[in-house]
Amino acid sequence: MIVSERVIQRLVLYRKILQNLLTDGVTKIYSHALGDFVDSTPAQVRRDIMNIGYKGTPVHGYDISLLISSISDFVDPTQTRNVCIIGLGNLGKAILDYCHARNSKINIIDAFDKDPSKTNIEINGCKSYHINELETKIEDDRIELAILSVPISEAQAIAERLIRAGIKGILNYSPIELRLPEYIYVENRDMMLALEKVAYFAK
Amino acid sequence: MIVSERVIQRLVLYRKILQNLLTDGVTKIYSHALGDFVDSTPAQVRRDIMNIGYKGTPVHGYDISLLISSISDFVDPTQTRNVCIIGLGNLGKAILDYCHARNSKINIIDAFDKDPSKTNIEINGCKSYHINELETKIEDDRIELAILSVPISEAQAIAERLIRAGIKGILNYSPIELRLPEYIYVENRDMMLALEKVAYFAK
DNA sequence: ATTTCCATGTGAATTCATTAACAAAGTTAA
DNA sequence: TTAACTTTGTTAATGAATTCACATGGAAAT
Ligand SMILES: NC(=O)c1ccc[n+]([C@@H]2O[C@H](COP(=O)([O-])OP(=O)(O)OC[C@H]3O[C@@H](n4cnc5c(N)ncnc54)[C@H](O)[C@@H]3O)[C@@H](O)[C@H]2O)c1
Ligand SMILES: NC(=O)c1ccc[n+]([C@@H]2O[C@H](COP(=O)([O-])OP(=O)(O)OC[C@H]3O[C@@H](n4cnc5c(N)ncnc54)[C@H](O)[C@@H]3O)[C@@H](O)[C@H]2O)c1
Repeated sequence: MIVSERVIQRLVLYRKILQNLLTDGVTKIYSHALGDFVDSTPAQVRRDIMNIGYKGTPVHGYDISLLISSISDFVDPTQTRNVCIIGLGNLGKAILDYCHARNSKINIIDAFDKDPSKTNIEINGCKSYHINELETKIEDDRIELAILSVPISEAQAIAERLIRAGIKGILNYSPIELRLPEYIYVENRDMMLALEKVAYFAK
Repeated sequence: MIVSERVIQRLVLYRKILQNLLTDGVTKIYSHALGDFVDSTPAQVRRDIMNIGYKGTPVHGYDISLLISSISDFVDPTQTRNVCIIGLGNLGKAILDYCHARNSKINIIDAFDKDPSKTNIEINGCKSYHINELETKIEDDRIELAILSVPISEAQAIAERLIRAGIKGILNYSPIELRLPEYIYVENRDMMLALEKVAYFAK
């Protein structure tokens, strides 16, 4: 089954909510309750879940831990994927703090910075190296994805190095549109754009 | 003219790109060139621009600075909107560093933290206060929007205080689904979900 | 037992978003 | 001047996403 970007986004969101519910001891959920969490409809939830092949039971709804497994089977890579982060400023550190062990298939294992005071340290199981070592570490550690949180002025050049080193996808926090071959998957995150959207829609 | 969330997101993205082009000295652009920047089509760009009423000229395309003005007239609030940020950890600091003066209509003017070592300082024109002062400052400074970057455990309670204090929209970075009245506009940003999406689509 | 609930799965209908297509009009070149 | 380009604005056509609506079947209640 092939699904759209939208559906994937919702599925990973459902999973996060379901994981939280499970740790709170909730074991079953109905489509309308899950819909409420994400301001969506029961029909939307049921259709999304239909995509991944999992089936709930009428009256009892969905078994949360089975549903989490089904979503994971569907959205997670079969082998683990290694990730690196470039730029250990405030943003990079916040990301590293946050990301340890949220998803066992996606591991941020290496960090890079040009500032020697930020290299050769370990944060949450992620080791930091000088940016000079970028290419060799990416190859040695079989890194496929990168998070970019360097200053704008550096972003394009670093992104090109990443691609040449074999990176397949980039989560980009530098507020610049990277010019890269279109077979590279790039997801841009710009806080200011998000805030502008909130400002437009709030009230 | 009433437009969808999608269109607003693209418009603010166009504006950001156009602003960058303008500072690089570019003054005109065609729909296909703008489309290339965002991996979209000329038809999509033209339709989006149609929504806001601006008209380009055949052969010459769009005048960048006029187009920026038109987008701004359309998406920006008429009066400036004041924003506060709660939680001055790594993430909060990164956001403040980044956000100064990107949009003159949206000003992050107050920050709050419970840690006294982070209060009564000024970062980029934004003053920080103890969280105890939240309600009074929001009222005095006419703050309407909030950015939430506190630990998960605190997020729901703080969000409720924000609503009671009159906040209309929240940009939420705590990885929790806030339970708030539906007339409050909430935009959630979760890095891990974004990374999961990249992992799914990259190659 | 039988009836009454409810919630699911899914095909059909609908709504919404994107793309195609083309007339209109400015520009350039001959 | 006229013809050939080029790019816009916009309507119509297509395509995608969401919602509706209902048959199905398990559980609880009578
Ligand atoms: N998208 C968003 O929502 C968002 C939010 C905040 C910040 N940002 C952006 O993220 C980037 C980082 O923000 P920050 O607050 O962490 O900045 P920062 O200045 O604190 O950190 C940048 C880090 O990158 C390192 N660096 C610089 N050049 C480098 C290079 N060539 N190779 C390797 N490392 C290099 C620096 O040593 C520093 O540690 C900035 O571009 C900022 O604008 C984006
Ligand atoms: N969504 C994302 O992409 C993303 C990325 C990184 C971090 N995060 C999340 O953002 C939050 C903050 O991350 P961080 O790295 O800055 O953490 P941090 O621990 O460095 O900072 C949290 C700050 O909040 C303050 N705080 C705690 N309780 C408070 C309260 N009741 N009132 C006011 N201030 C209070 C603390 O003093 C601290 O300064 C965390 O929940 C983290 O999980 C989200």
